[in-house]
Amino acid sequence: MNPRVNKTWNHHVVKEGNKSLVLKKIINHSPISRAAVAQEVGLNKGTVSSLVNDLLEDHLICESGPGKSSGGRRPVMLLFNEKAGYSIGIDIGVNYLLGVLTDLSGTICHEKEVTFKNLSYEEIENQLFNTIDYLMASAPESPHGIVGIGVGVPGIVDNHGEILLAPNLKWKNLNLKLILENKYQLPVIIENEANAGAYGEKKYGAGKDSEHIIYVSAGIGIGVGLILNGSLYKGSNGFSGELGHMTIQVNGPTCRCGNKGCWELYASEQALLTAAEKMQLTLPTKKELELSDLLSLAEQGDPKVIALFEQAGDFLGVGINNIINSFNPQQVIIGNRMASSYKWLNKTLTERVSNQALWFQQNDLTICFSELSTFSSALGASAFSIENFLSVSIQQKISMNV
Amino acid sequence: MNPRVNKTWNHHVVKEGNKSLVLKKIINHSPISRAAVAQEVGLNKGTVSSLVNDLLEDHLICESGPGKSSGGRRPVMLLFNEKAGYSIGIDIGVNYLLGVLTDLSGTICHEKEVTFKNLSYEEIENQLFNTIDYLMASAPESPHGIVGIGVGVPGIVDNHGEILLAPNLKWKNLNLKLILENKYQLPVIIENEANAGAYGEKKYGAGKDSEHIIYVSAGIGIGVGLILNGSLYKGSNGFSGELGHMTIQVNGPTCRCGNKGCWELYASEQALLTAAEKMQLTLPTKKELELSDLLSLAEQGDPKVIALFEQAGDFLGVGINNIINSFNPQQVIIGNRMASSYKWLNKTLTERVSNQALWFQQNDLTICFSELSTFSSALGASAFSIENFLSVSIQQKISMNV
DNA sequence: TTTTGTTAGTCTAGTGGCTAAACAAAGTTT
DNA sequence: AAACTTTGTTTAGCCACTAGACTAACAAAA
Repeated sequence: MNPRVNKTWNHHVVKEGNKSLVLKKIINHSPISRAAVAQEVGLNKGTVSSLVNDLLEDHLICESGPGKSSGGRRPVMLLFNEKAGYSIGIDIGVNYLLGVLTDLSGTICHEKEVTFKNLSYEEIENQLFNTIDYLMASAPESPHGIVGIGVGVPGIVDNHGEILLAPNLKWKNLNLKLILENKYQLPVIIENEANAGAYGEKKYGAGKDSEHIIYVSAGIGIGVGLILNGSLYKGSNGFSGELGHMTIQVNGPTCRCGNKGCWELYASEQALLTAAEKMQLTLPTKKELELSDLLSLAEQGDPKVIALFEQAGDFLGVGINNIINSFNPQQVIIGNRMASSYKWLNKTLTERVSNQALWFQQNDLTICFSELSTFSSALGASAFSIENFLSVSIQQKISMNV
Repeated sequence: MNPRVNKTWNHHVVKEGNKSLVLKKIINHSPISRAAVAQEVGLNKGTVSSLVNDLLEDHLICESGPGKSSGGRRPVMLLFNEKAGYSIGIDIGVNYLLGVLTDLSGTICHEKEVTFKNLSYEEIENQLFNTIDYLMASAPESPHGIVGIGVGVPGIVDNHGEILLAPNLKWKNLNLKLILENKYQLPVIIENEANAGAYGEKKYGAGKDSEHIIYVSAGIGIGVGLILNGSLYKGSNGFSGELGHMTIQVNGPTCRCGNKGCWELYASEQALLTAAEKMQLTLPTKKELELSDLLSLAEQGDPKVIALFEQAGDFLGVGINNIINSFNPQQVIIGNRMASSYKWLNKTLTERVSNQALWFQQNDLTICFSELSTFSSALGASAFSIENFLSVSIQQKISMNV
């Protein structure tokens, strides 16, 4: 429970907090009996009974018949009703759009992906609407229906959900939140793609058990999502984690951001491709080189390409080391497109970190690659919506009383 | 957990939280009447009256006679009783030890500084005891007496207050917290010097109005203290902010930590001195060059020395830019010894940041130098103790019921 | 089968802290 | 002096929690 700074403490807050504790317990330890919840959360049996009844009325949980007796009356097991509603998560990439419909546990029920290249905003918006329409139509009947829409975008999103800049999409000052809220009359959350990915991994992926996670989204560029003390850290205006433009070489080459020696010039997908082009690597079949081409060349044992990957892994390690020194995280998770090359990146990356990171930082530290692969951001976006729905839902009756 | 503690937990947490809100209001808006507190905090008049009576009984606040009437009965003004107790803050440096005795508002009542060089642990411990003894003896009579001791040390402190490593003092695995607690029977808080400095500036210095502050402690080395969402962020084990060893030049010169191109090789006091030595700057009077010598040379207009400072300022800017990209802070405060040279560092530093930092990061961002100068860490250490005392004090009656 | 013991979940009385509103106190304004 | 304002206290009532009695449902022993 975290005290909200400007809110006073009263009975409503206590009930709300306890209800939330009970629900979380049920979500994470399902199936579980009322008695077990009471004992583990530390609330009185009666209190738990009453809160559980509220949750049952809200259809957020359900009873699943009797459990095993341990020498007495058989308990009634409680389950999180993950089908009480559905959430939509969208990951807008530079040349793809991935949408998922998940239940309240983040299980994917339907997905839809479209790929494109150099589309105008209107065209992408159209694809976005189509995807959302499709996913909404595919949602099963449920007490709460679609509870919200979360969107991850490759750009700068401020604290109010406005997209200030998405350079690779050529978007500027776009209030997508307002557009979607007006069209669908649902709660909409817009987030930076790296933040969404971080949240996805924290909720459903490699970061489930950690409270301090740094998610490195290495794609065309590099963005970073920060989970500190168990929740997303967004900074003063929402612009934290722009670590792709961290200087790792003071007088290095010039970046598109105008500075020199930025991390993403060394360790991103774009960096790999540029390096490959410089090597005059050409392909017989295609015109433009892609990451997948490099991957298959590496699979075939091309030493030059393997060396490219190893170089990139090393540079990834340099930046990650800086991250470790900054944040002292429990876990660093590397995601987005570069994560698919973990086989070739991992060795040099790990070497760089274990040689370079200060010894005390290496205790209790895990460095790993995304567990959700291409779904991190879409799932994270969906998770934002779910989280928002659950907390609002718990406060519902209370705010109605006031 | 003990069921009794849980009983108190939910019911008393409301009172405790509200009492804390009321106390904070009085501290920050003193003098203030009960009625004004009730209105501004949002609590009922009666509730405030009762909480205020508790606080009066605890001597944490006092009444200061009637205030001005605004057309009705004159209010009784309430004041924070900053003399209800005193706190000791210690800043252990590489070659100095600074101790302060402050009241509960962080006002310095007494201070004592000793300087030394190459002392053994036992000798420093002796100085520490002497300083604490002196400060304790100098404290005026008060209801709560000395409420605790806070210590800032130039090294790595884990979450339990154990000093894992203080390289410049040659300390290792030292449980100073235990030693001081046993000797003085008072609550003791040990923190990294940069964390203490950050807290000091947040509470009493340049950072009073910000919630997201990065304090760069630039001395012999560089350490960073992070205030995120208004409170100190320590990372998973307490080792956050080791940014002196952030790589800003991948194949740069080797650092004492074993890596290459660390920030503190370019922007610390040591970096300045090393660069000056390389220039074969020698002094007639002294053997060893010190920062103060460089400062007076710069004052005299020595262009080479000024250029040195400007170079260091530029490199400070490089690292600060990385910090801005990571954290999106409201405020970056540069403290410790290098802050004394702000006159010579400021221009190139500011230029570097304004040219290099992404435009959206520069909104609502202030970069400034320490307001508390050499007292940041000692005051911050003292503030840790005060904060601890006040929160424990508010919970006091509750724990006595158990 | 009956009895005894154990565990699950509900119900009831009591408690603590909050709110609203009445009230007393001490002003100002007309 | 009367009317109005504002402060701070008091009282009654409410709400969510706790403790513990109670009912229900089961296992194991007699």
